[in-house]
Amino acid sequence: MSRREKVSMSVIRRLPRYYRFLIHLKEKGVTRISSTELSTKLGLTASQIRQDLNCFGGFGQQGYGYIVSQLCDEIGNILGLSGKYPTILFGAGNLGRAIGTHMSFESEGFRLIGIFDNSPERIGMELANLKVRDVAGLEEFCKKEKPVMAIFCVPRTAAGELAEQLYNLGIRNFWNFSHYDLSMRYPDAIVENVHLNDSLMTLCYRISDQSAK
Amino acid sequence: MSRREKVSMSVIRRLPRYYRFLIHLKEKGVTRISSTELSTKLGLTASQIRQDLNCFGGFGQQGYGYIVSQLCDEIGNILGLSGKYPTILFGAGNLGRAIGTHMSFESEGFRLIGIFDNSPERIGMELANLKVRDVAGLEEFCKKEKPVMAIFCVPRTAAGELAEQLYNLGIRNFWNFSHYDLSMRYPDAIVENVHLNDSLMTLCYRISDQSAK
DNA sequence: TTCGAAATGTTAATTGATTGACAATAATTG
DNA sequence: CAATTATTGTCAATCAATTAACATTTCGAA
Repeated sequence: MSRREKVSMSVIRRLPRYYRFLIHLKEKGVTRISSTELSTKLGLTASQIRQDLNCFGGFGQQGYGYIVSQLCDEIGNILGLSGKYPTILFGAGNLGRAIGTHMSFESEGFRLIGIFDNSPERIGMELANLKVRDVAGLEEFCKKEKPVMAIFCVPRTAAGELAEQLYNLGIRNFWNFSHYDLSMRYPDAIVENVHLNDSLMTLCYRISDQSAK
Repeated sequence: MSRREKVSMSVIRRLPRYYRFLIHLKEKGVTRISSTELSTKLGLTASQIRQDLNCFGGFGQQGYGYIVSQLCDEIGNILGLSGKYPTILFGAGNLGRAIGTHMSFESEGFRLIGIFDNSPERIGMELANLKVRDVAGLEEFCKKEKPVMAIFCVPRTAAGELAEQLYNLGIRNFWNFSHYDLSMRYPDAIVENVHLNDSLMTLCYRISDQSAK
């Protein structure tokens, strides 16, 4: 593995899609696939797929194609899905509950070990096989359990203070659903933003733009 | 307005960010801002911001900058946020409930007019000031209320059939949280995907990659 | 009212991403 | 076992996006 120098974000963002599709193929019992076939199924060019995969190594066989199960495993490895990063979730409101219960963290490289909130009526609540904890006990918890990733499902107003506290406790990885701008404040942090509002506005633009024609 | 020929997705995806930040400035009482100042606050280059804005028109004044409230309104208009597209949501599970209650559709160009599910224990449930309806009544509802956008918070297995039904009922705009690939099947549809699993895997890659160094 | 500073809009240069082309190679067929 | 076909890996060419440069305009101060 690892001819990788610096793989571009564009490539990385396509990997999960390849992975998902390969899992799907494996389940269907397909054992072999070519870049051309992949390209038609995924709506990409064969060239792009080969180029993408070759950022990480030559997984195919010339004249033959790719072996589904092998390629699938390779991509899973590249994505690091077997590492179980201990993770804590903040905010047990609607969004936090959805994320906590809806996501299969275990199969995507993470392990949810704690959920925190500061509202009395949520603390103690059962969620994703965990009891929602009081943020007051955060420091103690972190020193003991050593989480490395934090999920932000809190309002923007709460995010700033929380981010600082977590940063000071050594956490550098964030899955951020709030509109608080973590990457500006902590340049050495790894931040993946999910801005649902932005996504919706983008859609709104495209609909408006389409109907303007 | 509208020197726009074909604005690239890269630009469009930055617009909501500009918009949010301008709202924020407006609330703070800032009346005027330069591209340079915007660029440092948002972590972009001033050049890019000017280039982006000039896809839509010259909103600034040379030697002076941009008037916050005016620019904010302009971008809101470009995004089409004042249009209230009637929207229906599918799936009243954890994710559907979160999206239904958490999002402020009204300020982002949409109006949620119906929520559908097919599970008896969810039908009738109150959610976002609406009663969850049985999917069985979908056709009738659509003929009467004429929704133009559908939100997919259903499992992949349910998405295919539903998509076909909605497409036949004339719906062409989708906010898709499922892993069903709408854009492959319906090339004339406008689809905005939110793939939370992919987002999480991407983050996993970056964490693994970082710690490999 | 004139001058200098500041900042835009726009064109050019650069960098990055995608696509195309093809030689090299492996599997398969006759 | 040789010939044919399929398909990769990779290099080159194209296309797209970002950054840099600068002429032009406006504001504000002297």
